[in-house]
Amino acid sequence: MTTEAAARHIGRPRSSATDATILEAVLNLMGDVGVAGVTVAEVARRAGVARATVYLRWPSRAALVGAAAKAVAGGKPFELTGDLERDIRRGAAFLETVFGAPYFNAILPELMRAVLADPQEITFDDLAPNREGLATEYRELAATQGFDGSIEPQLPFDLLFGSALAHLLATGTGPSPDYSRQVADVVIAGLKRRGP
Amino acid sequence: MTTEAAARHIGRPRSSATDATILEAVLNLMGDVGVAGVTVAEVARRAGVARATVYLRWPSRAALVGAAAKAVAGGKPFELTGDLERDIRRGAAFLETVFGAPYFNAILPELMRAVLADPQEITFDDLAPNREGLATEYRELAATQGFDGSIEPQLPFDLLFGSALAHLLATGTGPSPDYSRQVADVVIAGLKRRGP
Amino acid sequence: MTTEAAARHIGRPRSSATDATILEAVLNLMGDVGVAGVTVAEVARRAGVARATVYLRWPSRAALVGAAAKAVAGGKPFELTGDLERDIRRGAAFLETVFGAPYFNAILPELMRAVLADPQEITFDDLAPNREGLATEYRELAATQGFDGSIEPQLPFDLLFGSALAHLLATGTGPSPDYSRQVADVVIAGLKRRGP
Amino acid sequence: MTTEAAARHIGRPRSSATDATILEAVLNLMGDVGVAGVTVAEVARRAGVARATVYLRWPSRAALVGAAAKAVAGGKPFELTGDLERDIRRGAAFLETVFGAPYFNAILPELMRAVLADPQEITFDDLAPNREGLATEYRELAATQGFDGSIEPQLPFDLLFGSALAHLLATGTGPSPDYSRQVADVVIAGLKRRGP
DNA sequence: TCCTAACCGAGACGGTACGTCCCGTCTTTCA
DNA sequence: TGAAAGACGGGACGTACCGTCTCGGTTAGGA
Repeated sequence: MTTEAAARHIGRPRSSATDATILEAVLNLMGDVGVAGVTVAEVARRAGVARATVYLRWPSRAALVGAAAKAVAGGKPFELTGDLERDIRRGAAFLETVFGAPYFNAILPELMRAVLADPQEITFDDLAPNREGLATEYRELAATQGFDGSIEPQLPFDLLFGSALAHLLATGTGPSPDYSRQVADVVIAGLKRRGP
Repeated sequence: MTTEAAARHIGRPRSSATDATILEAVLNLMGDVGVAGVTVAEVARRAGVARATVYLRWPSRAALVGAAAKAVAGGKPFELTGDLERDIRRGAAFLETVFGAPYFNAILPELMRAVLADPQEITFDDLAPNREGLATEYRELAATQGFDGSIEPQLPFDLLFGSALAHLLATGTGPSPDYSRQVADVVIAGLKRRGP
Repeated sequence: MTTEAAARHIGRPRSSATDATILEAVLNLMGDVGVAGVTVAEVARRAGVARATVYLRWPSRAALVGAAAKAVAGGKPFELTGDLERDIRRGAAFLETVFGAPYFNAILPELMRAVLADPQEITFDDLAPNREGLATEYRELAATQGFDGSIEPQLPFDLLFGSALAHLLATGTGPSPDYSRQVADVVIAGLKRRGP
Repeated sequence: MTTEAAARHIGRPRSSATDATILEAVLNLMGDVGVAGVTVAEVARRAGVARATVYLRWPSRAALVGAAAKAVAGGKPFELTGDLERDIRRGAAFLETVFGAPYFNAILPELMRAVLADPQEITFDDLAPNREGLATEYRELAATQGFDGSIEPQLPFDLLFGSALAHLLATGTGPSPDYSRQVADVVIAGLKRRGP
């Protein structure tokens, strides 16, 4: 949990490196044996660290796994340009990348669990900040760019994200470029206000 | 677990009622304490059954939880009528029901884990048999009913299912009727062949 | 277990051969895996019999094992001739045979347990009827055959039996002929009235 | 179990008090419910210790029970003085004490099992170190102290030990002082070299 | 010869203990 | 002081047996 903003100093680089080493070990292990197979002892072993050292940084196995999942999935929104059609296409392409990442389908159930947990451990916006970003853009720009303004503004993102997820569940792999393009086509066509 | 085509048994036959009692206990427990809180001992206690009896039917806690999840989520496809537009609308409404079911968001991560597990414990088609049903229908009827036949035939279902899932993740509850209707509208509009 | 005075039965009588088959299986198994390793299921398997069949004859595992132990160890006293010296030598030789029997050291701890159990399951006299036989003889004949009549009459047997037992415990095998002879010599010499 | 020569440990050292507490709990329990009634869970409960802590020290229930039995029965040889007749009398008196100890007849079958087990869990010399001690003494001193040097040197101890054991088995209690004295008398008389 | 109680194989079932594994905390030694 | 090592309390897991119980089917008398 050492903030990366501590990097400024030459004083104590070791501690923050350990964080990363541990999280990486978690991800490796998750890929090898699944979330359920991740044990603190094995994580420590792979990171070359004592079990106690892990507990100095995260209070529990769940927090550790959550942090690893968040590290791999969060914080990388695609850029919004102000052109809705373009942004929807970029979004589809971006999700294609995310869903195709290594570890991703090992981590996904853990992310779901954390998002749906009671109390919630991660918000969906932590994972997919652009849901709100795209919604805001849609709310503001739909009318002026020929889109149907009466539509729930989060819906475009949900269609993109959800179809990628459904594809992953059904086939075991993320969406193909072709599939992503078709999704974007259908979503855009479906949202465009029909002719005069 | 007890096959209804109960082939000539020797020995005392399994009580088929017990299967259901146990699964029900799992679901109750899942609702009370979450998937992680489910223990075989407590399941057995609630079902009024010995722990060993549970293990006669399912080889591990994971299999038991998976079976319970499957029992609550699977096997209930919506009926396909042959009218694509109608079936898409029915699908959206059906998913609204499924995603709004009690236990559902406690069970969902478990289902995802089982589907994405290696080896796969449940197939997505076990859970959502209509993905293929609707795909087949779309493949055969799209052209004659004014839909774009060049589209990946599973895509309509993925858009419906995925948006509901995204909505659940983002808001914590299943899609509202209004949201479902809008999804169906957009998907249908997006798939219809444009032009003169 | 089947009383041969088979009280007026109606229905199919128990096969008395089965009793023996089962006990033999117990002894075999005891030899192979020790008393602790004897399970009713394995006994039944080796006897080619259903587990329930075993329980029709003996009420518990303990009773079964006890019966097997008793069957192998009991009921074979050596003959008393009325000549004390001769009988002591015969006793030593007899014990040499008993302690050298196959199974014997697998069964011995079980016999001890049964004898020392509270409540007692077998009496020592069941196992070694000659302890009292020889004591009676000693009590009656010691004086007239030159033995010390003030000695506890069970002591001769205890010395014979006990030394054989100690030898078994220390070396893992029953007493050798030579050892037995020496024991008899020492006991006889020790008991003989000294002096003119 | 904790070696007193505690080689430079890293990590938290085992509490040596815990060893004793656990063994004491085993002995108490053995006295209350017999060897068969000893469960690791109940031992741990009585010792105020986690079940896993017991398994850190002994690999199985059998080993634990064996260790407790050994602790109560072994390691307390009587002192040898170099005077054979005196040592035989002391030995008889010592065995009288040992066989009269509380728990002893609950523990005895367990000891026999451990000694006769394959592989052997305890050697007889662990329990009765003076068998060899007295044998050595006899071998060296018999001739000079008027004893028969052609006798198997372990035989004196076997006669003492064995008769006490036989007495316990037959009567349920250890040898009385009178019985012990008679045993010593007979053994000594039996071993003495007869006159010219 | 047929009836019928008992036998017998097979295996489900309620229990209980085992030995293993892991968690999160703690106590020690070493650098 | 922090990290390594590992003991410890706690608790769930999956396995193995026990002794009981139901099944289906067989078998040896007595009527």
